[in-house]
Amino acid sequence: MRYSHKREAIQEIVYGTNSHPTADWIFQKAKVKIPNISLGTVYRNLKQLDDAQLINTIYDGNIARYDWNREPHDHLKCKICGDLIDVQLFDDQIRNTIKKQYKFEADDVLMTIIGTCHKHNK
Amino acid sequence: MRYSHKREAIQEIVYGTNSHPTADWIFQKAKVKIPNISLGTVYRNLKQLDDAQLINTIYDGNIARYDWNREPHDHLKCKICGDLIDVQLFDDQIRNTIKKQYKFEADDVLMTIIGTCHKHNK
DNA sequence: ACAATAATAGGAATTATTACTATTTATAAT
DNA sequence: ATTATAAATAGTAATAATTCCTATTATTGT
Repeated sequence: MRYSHKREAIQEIVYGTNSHPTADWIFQKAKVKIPNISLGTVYRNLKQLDDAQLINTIYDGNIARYDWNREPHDHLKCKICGDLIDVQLFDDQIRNTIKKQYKFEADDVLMTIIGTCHKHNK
Repeated sequence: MRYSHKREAIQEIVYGTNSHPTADWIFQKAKVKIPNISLGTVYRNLKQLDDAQLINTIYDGNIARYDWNREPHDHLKCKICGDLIDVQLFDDQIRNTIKKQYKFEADDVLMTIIGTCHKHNK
């Protein structure tokens, strides 16, 4: 993967937030620094960064979000404000137990808890 | 929700398969019985059935799939053939513990294990 | 049977994403 | 430093999944 100024900028944007941004959010941020960047470039580079294991892609309903956090972790999704919150629900040992429980070569455990976050307490 | 012949047919199709079908798959099946049904009708009714808790919507990457199984359960997703397999990874007690672990009013736990199913053994 | 209104077909619109192509850019070899 | 190469890009078209819109049709309470 050859160096590219734009890919570096895209990576910095993803690494600079905990908000699990969408491609379009990243595109808007990138345009501030690089006005002529195109959305296709954002998508292409996000895919390359994911392939290179430099970021993670998570699917939130039917929209892709991107996460700098490559440690195994889970998400709390607030059904009111849509926020995704990182949590570590299981330690690695429990994750491995899950992986061995079925006749299935497991690579990854994806878990999302749907509910209401503390910002919306009565 | 007023009775409709088409909604009933759509519900029967979802209830008649374990394949977690997509809206388009359901549309193709429905057309055999009701040639003039439209895709919009399929989407609208799937949404109504979901709202009425008669079916579940699950997101597989960025495509919606529909499931008659409303019991809490998890999915194994094969990265080779794309199959989704129902499994019960945790009993309700453990699910409830998970829900209470964070300052978060949890409604539902969604878990998908990504990997390779038994059909692809060397 | 009739009125009220939910449901529908058919197509247009929207949203997220990928594909295409001529041009630009990084970089390795000269 | 110059040049050749192939990767990266902008801009736009295309695609896929889904939602929206409107005139018509069907269900149901009276």
